[in-house]
Amino acid sequence: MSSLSYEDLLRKRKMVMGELVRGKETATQLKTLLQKPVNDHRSVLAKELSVKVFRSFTEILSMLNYGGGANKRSLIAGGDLGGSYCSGENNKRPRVKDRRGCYKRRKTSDSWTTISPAKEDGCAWRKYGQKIILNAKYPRCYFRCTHKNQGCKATKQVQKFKEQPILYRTTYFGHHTCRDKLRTPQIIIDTDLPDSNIHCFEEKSSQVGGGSNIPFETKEDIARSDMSDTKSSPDSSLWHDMKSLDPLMVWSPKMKCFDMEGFDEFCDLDFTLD
DNA sequence: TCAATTTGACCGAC
DNA sequence: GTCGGTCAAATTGA
Repeated sequence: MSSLSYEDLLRKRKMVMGELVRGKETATQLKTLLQKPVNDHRSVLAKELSVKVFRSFTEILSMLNYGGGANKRSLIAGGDLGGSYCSGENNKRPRVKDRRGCYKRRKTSDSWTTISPAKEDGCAWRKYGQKIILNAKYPRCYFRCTHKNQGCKATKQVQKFKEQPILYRTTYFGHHTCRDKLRTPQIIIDTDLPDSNIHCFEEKSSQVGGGSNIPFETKEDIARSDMSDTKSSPDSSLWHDMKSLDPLMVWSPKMKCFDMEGFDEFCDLDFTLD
């Protein structure tokens, strides 16, 4: 456990706030830019700005990480995924052919949720179940890592939105421990930064509570924001660029990301995608 | 033939 | 008793 002094916390808070302000300013510039007519120069500039925004929040994540993966659980609702499967030492009944139901329901765990128009996230998953969920229009699908036989315990649940069926809500549990977790490398190279800032986002996200849920906009910002921007002038090329920057994050034209606490409020928001 | 998916059953948590 | 997470047999498809 790390113990930061009050002064350390204040200093860290100041740094985070500074970086947040910087990120917001860049995002504002980006928003202004997107309101201008499309041309090559604008696209280049927009890319640069989006990278800056991304960098800002990566910095914030690094700051919040309090200096090491050992502390990552301090940033999330604690708990463990380990109990999800039947452990060998808890065999009250003899091992029989039918071991169905040999599990424990997941309570709290190392989990995070994303919303995306795509089901794919670059990882190899195998579907192992599907359930009709109460009051849900669409069934929930259950996936586990293809490399479970290598001891990888990563799982995820995917469910379509009731109101926005083109969007999928994906909840991840646990992290990939298999080396071959991605079909294609998901590496972001920021040429403006020193070598140490070559980001493999999956790795980064693992450091910060497993969450890649960086609040690009606060809930209040989202609520205040003018949704008509996205409706009237979606920049599909930029959207594609940003999405390709980090397919593991929550990217949507309006909602770049969200945190889980605001999830239900997010679900109630009326946002429209093209 | 084998890997992936589907689907009904099982059972712990609530 | 209900719901949700998982198992595993059956099915499908490459």
